[in-house]
Amino acid sequence: MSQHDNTAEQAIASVPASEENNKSGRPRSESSRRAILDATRRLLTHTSVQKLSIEAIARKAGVGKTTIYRWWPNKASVVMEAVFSQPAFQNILPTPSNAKQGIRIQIEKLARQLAGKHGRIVAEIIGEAQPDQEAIDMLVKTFLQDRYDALAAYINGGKKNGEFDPDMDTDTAIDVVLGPIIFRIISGQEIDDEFTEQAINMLTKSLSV
Amino acid sequence: MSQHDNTAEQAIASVPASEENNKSGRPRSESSRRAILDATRRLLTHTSVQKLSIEAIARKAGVGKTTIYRWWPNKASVVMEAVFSQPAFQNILPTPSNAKQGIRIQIEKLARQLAGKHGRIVAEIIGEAQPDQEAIDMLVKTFLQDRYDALAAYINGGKKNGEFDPDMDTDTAIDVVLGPIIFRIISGQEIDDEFTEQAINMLTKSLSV
Amino acid sequence: MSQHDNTAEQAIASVPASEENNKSGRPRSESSRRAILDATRRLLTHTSVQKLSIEAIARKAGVGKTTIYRWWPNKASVVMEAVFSQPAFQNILPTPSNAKQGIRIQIEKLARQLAGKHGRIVAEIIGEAQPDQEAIDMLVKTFLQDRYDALAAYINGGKKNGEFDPDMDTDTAIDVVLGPIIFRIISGQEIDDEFTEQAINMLTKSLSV
Amino acid sequence: MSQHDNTAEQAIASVPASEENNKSGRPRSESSRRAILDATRRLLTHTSVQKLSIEAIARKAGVGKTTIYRWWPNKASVVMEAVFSQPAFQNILPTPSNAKQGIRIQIEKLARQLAGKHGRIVAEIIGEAQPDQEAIDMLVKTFLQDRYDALAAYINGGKKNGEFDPDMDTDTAIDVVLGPIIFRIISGQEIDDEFTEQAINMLTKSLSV
DNA sequence: GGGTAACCGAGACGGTACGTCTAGTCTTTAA
DNA sequence: TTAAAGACTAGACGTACCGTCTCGGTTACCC
Repeated sequence: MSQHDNTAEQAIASVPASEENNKSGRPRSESSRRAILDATRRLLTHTSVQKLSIEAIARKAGVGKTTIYRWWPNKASVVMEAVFSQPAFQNILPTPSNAKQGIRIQIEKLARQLAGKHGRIVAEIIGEAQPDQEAIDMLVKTFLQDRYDALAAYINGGKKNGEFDPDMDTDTAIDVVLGPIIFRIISGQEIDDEFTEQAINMLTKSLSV
Repeated sequence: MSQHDNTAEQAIASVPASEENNKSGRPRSESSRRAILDATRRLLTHTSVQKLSIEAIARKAGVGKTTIYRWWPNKASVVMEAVFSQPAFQNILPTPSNAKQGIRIQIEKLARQLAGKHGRIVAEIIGEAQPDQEAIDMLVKTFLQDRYDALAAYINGGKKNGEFDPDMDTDTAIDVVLGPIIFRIISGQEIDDEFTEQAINMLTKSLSV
Repeated sequence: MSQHDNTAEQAIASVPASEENNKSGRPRSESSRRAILDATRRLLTHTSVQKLSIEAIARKAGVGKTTIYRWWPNKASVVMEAVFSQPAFQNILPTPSNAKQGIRIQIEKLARQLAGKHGRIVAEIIGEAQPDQEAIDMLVKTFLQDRYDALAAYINGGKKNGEFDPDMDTDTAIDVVLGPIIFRIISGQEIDDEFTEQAINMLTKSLSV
Repeated sequence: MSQHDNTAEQAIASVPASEENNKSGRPRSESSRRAILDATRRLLTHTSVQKLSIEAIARKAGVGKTTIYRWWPNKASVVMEAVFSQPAFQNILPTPSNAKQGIRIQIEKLARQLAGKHGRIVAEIIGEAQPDQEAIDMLVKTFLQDRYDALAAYINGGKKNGEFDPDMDTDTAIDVVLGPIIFRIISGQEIDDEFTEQAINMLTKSLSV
């Protein structure tokens, strides 16, 4: 499990940890990096992702704009790293259990992550990424991929052990499971326990033989 | 049923047709209105919703910026009216049939509307609306509501005639049905027939008793 | 004589007074124009032309940067209009007198204008204009041309009435007369009465038959 | 006379050749120094002094910015050393002859040096130095001083042997002689033989008794 | 048919942010 | 110790839009 720690940070950071030595010149400032991400998180409590500006982040972080542009290609990347590297967004990984139970746990976890103000921010990140395929890819990589992988494991497990319909396309099934949760926040509604419970029931039914 | 004609246009236009008389002063220019919507549509074939600017629309339409601001509160409104008032986005309405068949028809219609470049534009409209609850409400009103209504009719019908689980919450069920389609375009994937067919099968299963 | 009033302002202003009517759209703000020139003058008492920035002018004048860029092509133009439209830089014009006396008066006037801090600023304007032929042309038009014209009148007069060498090229003669004064400030020296007096003696001698 | 060789280089370089030994640590890299001056000269054929940046020089020379800042206080110094250390700018020194002839030779030489693109560069150097008295001083030291000295020798000689007016202030006389040539390039005009010839005639006349 | 009122286009206004560039400094490793 | 590399804070550049405003004009209705 340890190999998945800090997944988001590593996926976004442009200088992978494994190569960061054996370079000449002044090394990247860890304190600036942290200041930028902290400032971003703090600003996001007051403004939307769209109204957040690189200039404001730089100002708040006490950092030159160039430093941000040197390490992140655009605003979306900074925001994704700032938001998704938070502990609350670390994904839980598949644990040995029956498939239906696993799906339930994954959905509940995601629903909990997207309830409240985090949901708003994620919705705005998704919105911000729309016009740019690269940004969408990064969104998938830093946020959705782990959920995809975990769900795929459970779905494939269920298809093998007879819990789920073996003719079902796994990728489609994942979209069917994730879609309603994401759509809920995208369409401006709250995610509450009642919705979550009902949706889990329907979705597990949809997967069954 | 005729009361649904031109829903999008009427829902967005700030001066309802029924009140546009009995006013003094020069009346709103219909030709300007059309020029603005046409310019918006044409510009959207080349740029994203986010990069589209009110200034560019005004320039292209040969219209003063004030004229746009007078009739639409923001860019999202203009774009929604321009896009959703197109014939391709007029919704089909429930026709008497069994519930499962109705659901299938609705999903197929939506999938067809969102395949290709229209899907990209709708995804960008959804993204653009995220930071503003009012914009999300307008999005629901001009685009989603008709689909909600149609689906609600079928789902409630199915619950009554024994096709669908009567304990199921209709609103949740609608989100479960629409979610995967919308999520598909939001996450940067294409909507093809295979996905649609598979999803319909899963979703009708999820609704069943 | 009246046709020479406010020469500098008219030469620089991009919208000649004679055409400023019969235009559509909001008219140019006279108060902004004045605020920009005032701010420029005030900032020049503290910083050099080179360190002066358009942003600082805009900030100080309470004006958008665009407003400056709309009416002046570059920093040099703003500075020239701000400096040379001051009353102290209005040129004296040829008055009927003998040629030698006229030359003396012109040189004395210029020396007085360039003594003290005005000399520093003019030197910096000249320096700022060097890399750009257009800027040099504007410098000539807004500052030097009047001096050229006045000197030309006296020199040509002197050539006719026998005071000056008739074989002398007038343009060259003007450069010989103006050069030492300008060079004095360019080379970082002060212009004092002793220098002026000596130079006048030498230069009138150089013009004589 | 040999003590004047390479005057410009010695005057600008902060570590005189005579002391560069008897130091501990890694010695100054002669190849870097040359690379910097070469890069500067090459860049000046394409861009103006003002648009030339330390960064561009460092990049072109394959050198760290720090290396430039360690040895030259500012851009003007680098440019002056790069330009004025070229053979074409080595000054000719007074040779025994009559004073008027000496003045003529000095002016002709200077005029030749400032004709063509060298004149543009020198004008830009002068411009660049304006806002900074230290830079002006350095300009005088590396470029003008030799001309001052040579002219002073001839003028003082002429005052003694009766060719020139003995009451004339030598410093003022030098400014009167140099001013027109420098002013000519500063005001964006070309220096051609006709101008030079006419100016020499006028200026020698101005010096005479 | 003259007034009044709201519309229209044009375009200037004060602002904010963009992404790039450079300044001059600082911090590391290699020579 | 100096060199080289390159990251750092700082801040100006010139451009694009925002949403507002101020013009001169136009088109309806109402008295």
